[in-house]
Order: sequence, then structure tokens, then C-alpha cells
Amino acid sequence: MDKPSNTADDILAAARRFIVAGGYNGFSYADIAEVVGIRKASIHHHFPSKVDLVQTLVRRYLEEAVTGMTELERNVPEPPELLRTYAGFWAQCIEDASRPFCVCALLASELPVLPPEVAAGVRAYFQFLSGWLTGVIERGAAQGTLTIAAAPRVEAEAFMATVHGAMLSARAYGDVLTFGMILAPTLQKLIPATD
Amino acid sequence: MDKPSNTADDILAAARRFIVAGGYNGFSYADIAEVVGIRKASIHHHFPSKVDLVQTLVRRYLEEAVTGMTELERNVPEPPELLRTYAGFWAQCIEDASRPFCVCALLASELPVLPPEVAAGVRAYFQFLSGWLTGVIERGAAQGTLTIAAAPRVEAEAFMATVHGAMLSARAYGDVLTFGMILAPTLQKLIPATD
DNA sequence: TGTGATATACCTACTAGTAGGTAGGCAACA
DNA sequence: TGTTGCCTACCTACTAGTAGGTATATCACA
Repeated sequence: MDKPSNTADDILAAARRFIVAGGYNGFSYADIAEVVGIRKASIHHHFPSKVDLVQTLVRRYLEEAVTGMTELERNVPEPPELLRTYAGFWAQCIEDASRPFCVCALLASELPVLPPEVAAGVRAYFQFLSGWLTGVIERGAAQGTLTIAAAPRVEAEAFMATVHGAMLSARAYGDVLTFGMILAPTLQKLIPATD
Repeated sequence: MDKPSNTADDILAAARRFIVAGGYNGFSYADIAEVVGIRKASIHHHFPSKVDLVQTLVRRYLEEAVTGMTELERNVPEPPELLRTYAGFWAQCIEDASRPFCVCALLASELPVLPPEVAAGVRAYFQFLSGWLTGVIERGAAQGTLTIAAAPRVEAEAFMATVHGAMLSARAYGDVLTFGMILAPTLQKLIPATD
């Protein structure tokens, strides 16, 4: 677990913050060096190139998502509550400004100018997330705990799109409550009323 | 109408393509100079700084949206058809790759690192679009031609978020049909079945 | 009708600063 | 003793932007 040094983790954490703020071309090794408190050249010791750094970041981001979702499904088995928890996670991240945007959603927006290795990682994340949501929605529909109007895959893609678009709007308006406001009716349409 | 020279328009068109591909930091004056066929310094003659250039681009983008929506509402008066046409416009833009992303949606993702003048323009675009959609949905709900589960403003924000998120997914998957696939059930939920 | 003033649109050649990246050294430590 | 982690010092390529020039077009007016 402690194979990568603390500095490497610090570099990755700084890179994540910079990417979340302004994308792949929105930061430099000099920016990272400053916040981590080392020299530019020392970053190259841990990550020979910028591509290596961001590739590692995206790979870990996907790994964390996979373990996070697995963990989540163990603790929260019901599909409606899974969707609510997933949306609530991002609502919290945005509200407390700890992670105001999804790394891969941001990188996806600049996909055409991304190094191919990074682009592939971003695509993998989208495929995983969409697959996971499809599974959850499929299960909910079969159980009758979710109401869907289209195929589970399509509903999953629509849900994911709304989540990403809501992040964008929250950022555009500079209003952290926008995300929750948008997700509320989206969840409501999927979850049958219990009145 | 011919106040700005052809070259200035060419520069703006090139900048738009570059921004749509990779955002504010994803292109340089050198990139534009190459595709327009002039020298870097000549771009500075038309747009003294990069901020001037992108600011002008965003301002015009909003102006075009305003006139486009006004025109649209004159030709297509019914709210359901307005939403369908708006979504269809973007579906077409993405499918024929003519405008595979909204300039302001892309810029919004990197808002924290944008020059303040540009950021303000992006915010204005979001406010206009959200306001227009709110009006359309409000009217549709009053007429009974649209079915809404939340306040018109909330439904409008959710719709806009889904459109932007669907652009992102289409880009992430590299599949131009993803956008239409996502928007179909979204429209379906707002437009009552006519069976 | 010719002449001068002004403006437009572009050019070459340059600046300071920043980008990612490299070479080689030094100290701590297993 | 070799490896790890970081350093100074440097590189080349590129960034936005500037200085100063030229060719051409337009207009005012004698």
C-alpha cells in the first residue's frame, strides 16, 4: 500500500486538483512543484512525462471508482438508494468544494486534444460507470423498485449525462446547490412515489 | 453587415473549432495563424489579446443563440416541438461533426482557470439558455402540452444538464449517436404520449 | 485630377516568460 | 554499495505579445 512514496501521492493529488480546475492543458509541472514544495525536475523523477502522470491519475481514479462502487453495493443493496447515494456523494463533493468536478468528465470534454493513452483511460471510466449504472437500473426495474421508460442502458446513459451536466451547470452558475436541484427531479422520475 | 473583415471572421471560426476541440488552453495564436493562412502578429491586429478574441467569440455565440431562439420560436410555436427541435439541432451538429460541442459548455468546464471576462460571457450564455428553456417549459406546462414533475426552472436546468452531459458522453464514447439515444427518453418524459 | 493624410491589413523580427524534459551531482539509507 | 529522492543547472520548443515596417485603399481638398 505504501509502494508509491508520499511525494508521488502528493503530486497526484495536486495534479487532480489542477485538472479538476482547468483540464489537461490548464496546469504545468511548475504549478505542481510549487504546491508540493519540490522542484520541477523532481516531478520527472516520479513521473517521467506529463502523460505518465495523468495516465496514472486516471487509472487510479478508475480503480477507486471500482472499489468505491463495490463497497457501496455491499452497504446499500437497494437500487433506488444506490442512485440516491451516488448522486448524494457528488452533491456533497460539490457543496464542500472538496472535489467540485469529476476528473474524467472534465478530461472527456477535451478528449480530441488529449494524449491517446489518457483518452483511453477516460473512455474506460465512462464505460465502467455506465456499465455499473446499467446494472443498478436493470436490477431496480426487475424488482420494481425503479420505474424506467427506456432500456436500462439508455436510462443509465441519461442518468450519467444529467449528473455530468449538472456538475457543469453548478460550475457555470458558481452555485453549489444547483447540482442537487437538478438531480432531485431526475431521481424522482426513476423512483416510484411511496405515497 | 460587412464591418468586420473576412479575416477577422476566419480567425473567429478557427478559434471556435479549436475551443470546441480542446478549450481555452488547448490552442495558440500559432495554431490559428496556420489554418487561417496569416502570421501570428496579424491576429493581434484584429484581436489585441487572446482574451479579446475569445471574449468576442463568446459574445457573438450568445448573440447567435438569442437570434436563433427568436427565429425558432417564430417558426415552431409549440413547446414540445421546440424542445425536440433544439435537441435535434445538436444531434445533427454532433452527427455531421460540424459543431461537435457547445463552445460555452466546454468553456464552463474550465471556468476556474478562465480569464474573468470570458467567464462572465459563459455565465451569461448559461443564464440565457436556462431562461429560454424555462419559458418554453412553463408555457408547455400551462398549455398541458408538456408534463413536468418539478418547477419549470428546475425542469429546464435538468434538461440543459442532460443535453450538455449527452454531448460529453458522445465525445467520450466517440459515438455520434449517443447524444440522440440519451435525449430520446428525456424528451419522452416531458412530452405526454399521444396514444 | 492630382496630392497629401489617414486607416487597414498584413509583414518580419523580436521580446520575456513558460512549457515539458534532461544531465549529472549529492546525501540518506537499507 | 546500490538505490531512492531530490537537487541545481540546463536545454529546446513554444507561449502571448510588441516594435516597427510596407503596401494598399479611402477620403478631403486645392
